[in-house]
Amino acid sequence: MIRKQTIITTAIKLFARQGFDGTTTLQIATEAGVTEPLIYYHFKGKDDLFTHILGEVFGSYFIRLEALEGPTKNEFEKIERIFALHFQFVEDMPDETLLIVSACPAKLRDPENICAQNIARQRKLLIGILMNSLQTGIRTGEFCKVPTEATANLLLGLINGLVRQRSFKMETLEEMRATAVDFCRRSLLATA
Amino acid sequence: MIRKQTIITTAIKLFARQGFDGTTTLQIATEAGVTEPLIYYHFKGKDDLFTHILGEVFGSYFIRLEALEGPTKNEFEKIERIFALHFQFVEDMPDETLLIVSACPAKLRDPENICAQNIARQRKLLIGILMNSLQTGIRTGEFCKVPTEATANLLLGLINGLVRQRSFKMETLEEMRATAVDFCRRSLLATA
Amino acid sequence: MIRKQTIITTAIKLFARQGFDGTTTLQIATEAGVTEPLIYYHFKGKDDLFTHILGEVFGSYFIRLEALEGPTKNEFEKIERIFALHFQFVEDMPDETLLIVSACPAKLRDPENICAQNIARQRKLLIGILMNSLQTGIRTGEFCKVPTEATANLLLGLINGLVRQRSFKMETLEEMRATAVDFCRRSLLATA
Amino acid sequence: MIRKQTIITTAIKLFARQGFDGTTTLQIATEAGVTEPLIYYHFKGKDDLFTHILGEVFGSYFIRLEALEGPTKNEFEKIERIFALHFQFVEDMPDETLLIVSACPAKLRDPENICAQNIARQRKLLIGILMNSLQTGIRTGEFCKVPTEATANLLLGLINGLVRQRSFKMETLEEMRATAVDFCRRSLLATA
DNA sequence: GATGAATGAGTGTTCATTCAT
DNA sequence: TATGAATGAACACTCATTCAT
Repeated sequence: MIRKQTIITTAIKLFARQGFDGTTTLQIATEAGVTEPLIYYHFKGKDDLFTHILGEVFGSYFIRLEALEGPTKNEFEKIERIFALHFQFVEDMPDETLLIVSACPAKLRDPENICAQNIARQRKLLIGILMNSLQTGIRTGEFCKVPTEATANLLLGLINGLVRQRSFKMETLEEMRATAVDFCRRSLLATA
Repeated sequence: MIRKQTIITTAIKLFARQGFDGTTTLQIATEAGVTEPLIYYHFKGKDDLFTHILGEVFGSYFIRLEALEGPTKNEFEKIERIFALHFQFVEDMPDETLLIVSACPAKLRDPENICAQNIARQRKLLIGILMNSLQTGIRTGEFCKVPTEATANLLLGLINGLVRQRSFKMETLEEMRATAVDFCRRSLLATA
Repeated sequence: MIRKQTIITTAIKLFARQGFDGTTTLQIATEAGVTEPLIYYHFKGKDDLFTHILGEVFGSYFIRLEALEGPTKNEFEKIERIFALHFQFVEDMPDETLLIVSACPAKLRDPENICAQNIARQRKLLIGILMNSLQTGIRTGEFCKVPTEATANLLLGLINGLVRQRSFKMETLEEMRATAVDFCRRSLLATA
Repeated sequence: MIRKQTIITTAIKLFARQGFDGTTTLQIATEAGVTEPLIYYHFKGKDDLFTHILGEVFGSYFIRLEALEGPTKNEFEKIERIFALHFQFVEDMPDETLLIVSACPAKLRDPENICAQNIARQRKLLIGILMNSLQTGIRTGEFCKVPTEATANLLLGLINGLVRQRSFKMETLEEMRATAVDFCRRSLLATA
C-alpha cells in the first residue's frame, strides 16, 4: 500500500515535468522502484493513474478554495486571499500545481472527461469569486469602476501566469506575492 | 516546395494542440496530405521539424519585438506596446503563440538546445525591456516606486497568463487588452 | 471444498466457450467468485486445471461407454446405443461435451500428455466397438457388406459432427437422434 | 507484396493448428521470415489479419459452392456433389478447411462481425441446398420419406464431422468419400 | 483455506526512421 | 521530389504464477 503512494508521487513528478505523453509507465515504475505491472495492479492504466492523480490534486485544491469563504473586512482582502492561496499551493506542492495549470493531454480533453471537468470547474469557481468581489467592491465604492468580467479574467490570467513561472524555477516567492498584491491593490482601490 | 510549407503549417497546429509528444509523424503527414518519408526529406526528423518551427516562430516574434524600439512620449507607452504586441501575435497566429508560451518537450529542454535558448532569450529580452522602462519611469517620477525586478516578472507573468487564456478560446481580445493596459496604468502611474 | 468445485464448473464453462487460450485464470476466478491464488491452491496451474477437468469429463464419459456393454438382440442395437449415449451426454453436460470433441490446446497436444491420450483412447474405443459390431453384423447377414473401417470412421464422424452442432445451439435433440438412427439403420440393414 | 502473402499463408497454418488465441503475432512474423511491424503495415491488427483470412477462405469456398449449381440427372447427385466439394476442399487446402469448420475466436463471435456472418451464411446456404434436394427427391419418389430439416442437419453434421477428421490426419480420402456417399445413397434412395 | 501484493515474461501494437526505387 | 515497404526500439498492457500472511 505504501508502494501505491510511491507510484503516485513519482507519477506526479514525472507528469508535471515531462507531460503525460512524454512520460512512460516504465519510467514511472523504475523511478518509483517497483515493476511496471504493479502500476496496473493499482490502476486500470496510464490514463486512470493520471485521472486519479488529477482528481486527488484538484480535491485538495478545492478544499483550500472552499476554506477561503468567511467574513473579510473588505472585498480586496478576498482577492488577496486568493493570491495567497495559490502562492501557498505552489510552495506546498510545486509539481501538483503544474498539473493543475497545464492543459489535459489531448486524449483526455473531451468535455465528458473528469479531467476536463475539473479544470472547467476550477475556472468557473475562481471567476465566480472574483467577479462577486469586484461587483460588491465597486458598489460599495471600495474599488474603482472596472469591467468586472474582463478584470476577473485578467486576475485569473495573472495568477496562472505567476503560478506557472513559479513552478518552473523557485524564486523568492514572498516578494513576488507581496508585489502582485500591491500591484493589484493600487490598480483596484478607489483612492478618493 | 508548397508541400513543405503544408507540413510545417500542419505540424504547428498539431504540436500546439496536442503537444510534441502527443503528435506523431504519421498524423502530421496524413493531415498534411503527404506521406511520412516526405517529412524526412525536408527535415532531419521530428525533433528537427519542431526545432525548425520554433525557430521560425521565434524569428517572427523577435522581429516584432525589435520593431518595438523607437521613441515614445513616456515609459508607460513602452509597456503598453508590449501588451499590444502580444495580443496582436495571438490574434495573428494563435497556434504559434501556444508553442511560444508552452514549455519545450522534455527531450529538448537541455540548455544547449536552440529551443531552450530561444525561450530563455525571449524571457531575458522582455524582462530587460520591462525593467529598463520601470527604472526609467521611477527615476523620472512617471511611475510610483515599485520593486523593478519583481514587477517586471509580474508583468511578464500577466502577459503569459493572458496570452495563454487567449490561445485556448477566442474571446473579445480588444476589451481584454484595454482592461489589462488600464489595470497596469492605474497601478504603475504615480498620480501625485 | 465447495469452492474448488465452483472453480471447476466455471472453468469448464469458460474453456468450452472460449477455448483454453482464450480463457484467463483471472476470468475463471472472478466468474467463480474467488480470488486467483485459490486456483493455485487447488491446482498446480492452468494446465493442471484443464488436465484435471478433461480427466474428470473423460472419466464419466468412459464410465458410460463401458456401461454400454451387455447383450443386445442384434448388432444394430449396439450402434443405436452409442448414438443414444452421445446424445444423452450432450443433453446432460453440454459444456463438457464441447471439451471432449474439441482439440486440445496446442501446448497439450504432445502424445505423452494425458489429454492427448484421453482423446486417442476415446477414438480407439469407439472405433473398436463400431468395427466389431459391423464385422459381426456383416457376418451374420444383419448388415449389408460395407467397408468396416471406413464405415466406423464415418459413424464416428457423424456422431462428432452432430454432437458438435448440438453443443452450439440446443434444438430438439430427440428428433435429431431418431432421424440419425433411422438414417443409419436404412443404410446398414440388409433388407432381404 | 510477396511478403504479405507469406504472412497470410503462415497465419493460416498457425491459426488452423493452434487457434487464434494460441497464435502470437511474433510467431507468425518469425515463421514467415519477416518482422512483427510488417504485419501491422499490411493489416490493422491481429483481428484484422484473421478476418481478412477468413474472408478470403470463405470467398473461395463460396465460389465453389455457387459453381455447384447446374442440372443434374437426379437429386442425389446434388448431394453427392456437396460431399465431393468438401472432400476436394480439404484436399486442396487442409489448413483453410479447419478455419472454416472451427468456431470463431470468442471475441469475434458477435453476430455483427463478418466472421460470424460468414459462418452463418455457409450453414444457411448448405442447409438450403440440402433441404431443397431432399424435398424435391421425396416428391418425385427418388428419396424415401425422411424429415427434411432434421436430415439436412444430419448431412451437414456428417460433412463437418468427416471434414474435421480429415483435417487432422490425412488418410485415404477417396475411400472415405465413396463410403460416405454410398452410405447416404442406401439410406435415402427409395428402392421400390 | 484463502488473499492482497507483487512480478518475469510476454502480447499486441505504435513510433520515428530508413531505403530502394 | 516523392513513396511503398520495411524495421529496431519502445510502448501500454496482460498473463500465469508466487509469496508472505
